[in-house]
Amino acid sequence: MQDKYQPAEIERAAQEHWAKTGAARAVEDLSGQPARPKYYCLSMFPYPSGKLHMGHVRNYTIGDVLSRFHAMQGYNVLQPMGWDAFGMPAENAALANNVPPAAWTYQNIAYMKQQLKSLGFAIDWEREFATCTPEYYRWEQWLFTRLYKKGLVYKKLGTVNWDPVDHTVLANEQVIDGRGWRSGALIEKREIPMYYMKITAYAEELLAELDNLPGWPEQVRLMQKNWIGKSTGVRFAFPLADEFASTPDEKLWVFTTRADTIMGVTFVAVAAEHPLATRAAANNPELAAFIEECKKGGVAEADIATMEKKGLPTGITVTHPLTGEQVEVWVGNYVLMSYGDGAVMAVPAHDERDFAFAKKYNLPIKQVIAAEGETFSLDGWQEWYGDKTKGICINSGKYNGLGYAAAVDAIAADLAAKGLGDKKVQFRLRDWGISRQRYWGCPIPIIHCKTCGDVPVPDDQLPVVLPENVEITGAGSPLARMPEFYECKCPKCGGDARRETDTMDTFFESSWYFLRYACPDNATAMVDERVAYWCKGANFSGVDQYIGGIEHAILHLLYSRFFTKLMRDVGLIDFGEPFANLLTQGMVVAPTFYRELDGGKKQWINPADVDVVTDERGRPTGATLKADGLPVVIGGTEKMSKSKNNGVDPQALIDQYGADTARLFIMFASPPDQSLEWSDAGVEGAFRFLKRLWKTTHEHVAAGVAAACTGNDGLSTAQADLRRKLHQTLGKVADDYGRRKQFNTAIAAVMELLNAYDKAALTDTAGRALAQEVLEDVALMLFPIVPHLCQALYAALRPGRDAGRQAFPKADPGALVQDEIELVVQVNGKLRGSIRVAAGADKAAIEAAALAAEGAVRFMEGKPAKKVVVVPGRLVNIVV
RNA sequence: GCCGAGGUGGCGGAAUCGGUAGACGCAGCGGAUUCAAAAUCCGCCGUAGAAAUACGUAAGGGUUCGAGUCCCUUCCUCGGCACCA
Repeated sequence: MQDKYQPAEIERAAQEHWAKTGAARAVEDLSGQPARPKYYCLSMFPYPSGKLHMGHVRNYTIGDVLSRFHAMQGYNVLQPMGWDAFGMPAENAALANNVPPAAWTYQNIAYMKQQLKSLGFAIDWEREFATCTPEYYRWEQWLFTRLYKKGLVYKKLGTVNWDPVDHTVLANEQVIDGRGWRSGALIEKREIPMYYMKITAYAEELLAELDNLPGWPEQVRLMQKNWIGKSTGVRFAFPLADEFASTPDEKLWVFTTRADTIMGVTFVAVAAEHPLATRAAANNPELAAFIEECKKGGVAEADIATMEKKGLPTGITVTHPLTGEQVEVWVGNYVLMSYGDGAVMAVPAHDERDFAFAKKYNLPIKQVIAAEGETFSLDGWQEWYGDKTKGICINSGKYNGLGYAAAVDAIAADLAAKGLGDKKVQFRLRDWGISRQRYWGCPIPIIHCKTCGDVPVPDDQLPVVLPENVEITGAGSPLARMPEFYECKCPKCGGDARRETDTMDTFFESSWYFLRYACPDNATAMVDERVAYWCKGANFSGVDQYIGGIEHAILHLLYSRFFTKLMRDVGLIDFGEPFANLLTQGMVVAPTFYRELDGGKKQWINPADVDVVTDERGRPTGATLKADGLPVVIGGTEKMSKSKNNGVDPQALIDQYGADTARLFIMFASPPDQSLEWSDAGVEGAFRFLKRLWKTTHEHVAAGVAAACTGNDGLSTAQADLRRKLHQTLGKVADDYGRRKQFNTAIAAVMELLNAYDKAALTDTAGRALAQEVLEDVALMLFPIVPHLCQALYAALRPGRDAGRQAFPKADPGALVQDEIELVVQVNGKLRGSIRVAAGADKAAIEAAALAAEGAVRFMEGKPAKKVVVVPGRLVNIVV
């Protein structure tokens, strides 16, 4: 054993050893009676953006700790890795550097794979794949055609961001303050035909199954529940007066969850794209101009929801279905056409948004709900106006006096009797638009024929291969300019036809990759029996442990759940939930810096290239670019991303200190589910700890290894205390790894143990045996976090043994017993002293001891105890 | 705007079921070692105070013998909002 800790050398040796012994290779046991339980541990695969960032290191270290810990617990572990390889950044790189997206992607994969390997993760690399290869995406094309035939994929108009200068569709991210990121042009909404996945057909199941996912954080289940947004309400119609109707029975449909307030409707608002708005605008130039204005700007809901609410009357009126009164129809920029019927009833007295709108345009406000002890006023909005749980109907004719539920029932019944509406369950969840007018994605396997319509590509013509040598111009899709791609024959009639040139949303690839890891080499089927081996548990299905960023709490995780159900219903698998246990790691965030270029575009600067000036309290006051010393603008603190250029490359850290220090440091910095503001302060401390552990072990080994202690016989009191500490730590660390999945406290516990070890006298024979036991167990306990170092330490302590193949040490109950315990004594809840009592002392004895304690006597000032609270094993509180 | 999460020393964080607030580490300060430095080791380290003690977990209020933890209100930060992944 070397006397100095040399990470580069031991990490190389350990990685060679693991490669040679196939330590991370996962092999299915398909015997039907597996000897070991399986543990499929999956971290979200990375987009190959160029380099790893700290978020990746954090994510994959968590996965590796859990994988290695479970292997030591006797599980057959699968930890795979691959590449979410389709996506926009490859096209952006092509534009910026003139590299083809495919070449750029494969280069990035090669570099990042080498980075992952240098971190020593126990990944089974034989299962690696990139989603941009035809071997992978052919199966999603194959599935797509089946879903198309089942009617679960359909075509309709969807709204996109249109850049009128570049003549291209932009992602929401590429629309900045309403302008195109490259052209600077004002963005418009445009409707184009797109394919949609009918996720709403599964809304009920996606919602209900959330209750059967105890291994998911409550937070994520709640977010998905709210996203799906099941609401029970009433969908009803306002008939149009004859003078406005284009057909005899034309009606304006709306949905509301507050049918009890229907008598308070004072106007109706429709989306700018609503047919009524279009018709009214035909001979109303002012309205036409307003509708044009509504089309300006992007489609992102966050922008629309924060916009100033504006509206204009259409001049059309509709008939209130219950009162028969005429109600004005307005166009509102906050009403979304893609949402329900694209129209809403407005009850300004009992809806905050309607209230603000009515105030602004002087529209009538009619109170129809009253609550006991509350008074209504037109001057300001009060929370109780919109509270469903209190209040009864007033000014509502026959419904007066009814509460929420009774009023809704009565009103729905009356509307139904008139044929003008009924109760309806509605979901907030919308169908998933998957068409992208982009190049670097999976081609949608559809052929458009003038005679046969849309025809799915037959199996024997799959995959539809994405051509890799194309010219990216930033204007429109390159595929639409490639006749050699889109010119084809109709599979049905054999006539000339045109291939679809849109590609799929890249969420498609990530919605099923976890299944493909079980059988990446299968060239004849999407999945096979190995999927059942890795994904079927006794009481649950799916990946045993999934780990990834909280930013995926809704979209990726919901789409994956949806896909699993689709694949089940196509008969590919026999389970419906993809992930049994989910760990959502908090974002690694870092400050952003930028300079504004001509035309308002921002040039994002990496934090590593910036010097920050702070005031005496540590708050940043300014920043300059290292290269030229001139100021840069300080942006917000955001998740590390390529687009904001605030990712911190871990490579410098690995090069300087080694992979183990990087792993230890990121695990020690904070618990996994908490967001982490990046700072490398403290890396030195992690490195110092590893050096100290090496030195301590080296000193022990240099004096000659001993047989490890197996019981308390022959130990001094102080040595027995150390041994108790060791076995308490074993229990704590196993609990932290297994149940709590909180690694910073496990590390802190081992640090404490090592501090106690340093203070103990261990030179006698019993002490040497205890030292051996402590050091062996420390090496095994820390193996999941710093495997290279522990591999070397354990080999020195137990020559010829392989740390990774050892069972995780179990706490010895015999080491934990204690004769006396310390209890805290409080007077009126304030800490006033402590007592030592026998471990088995009864309540009366504890009370007596506490009342006699010096601090208690002093602070009771002779007053009698009114009450004595004894918390076993913790404290005594004397109330006077 | 809506949905979700968070806010504890100079900093990262601990306190797992309502029971000793600040474990563990970083930074800092003092000392040992050294010709000197690095490295290493020992000690101190929430605020005020000489001390006793008082105060202290974003702010304000409440429940409780006891609140960082539970409830209400407010402020701030982060994640998501359907074409970033």
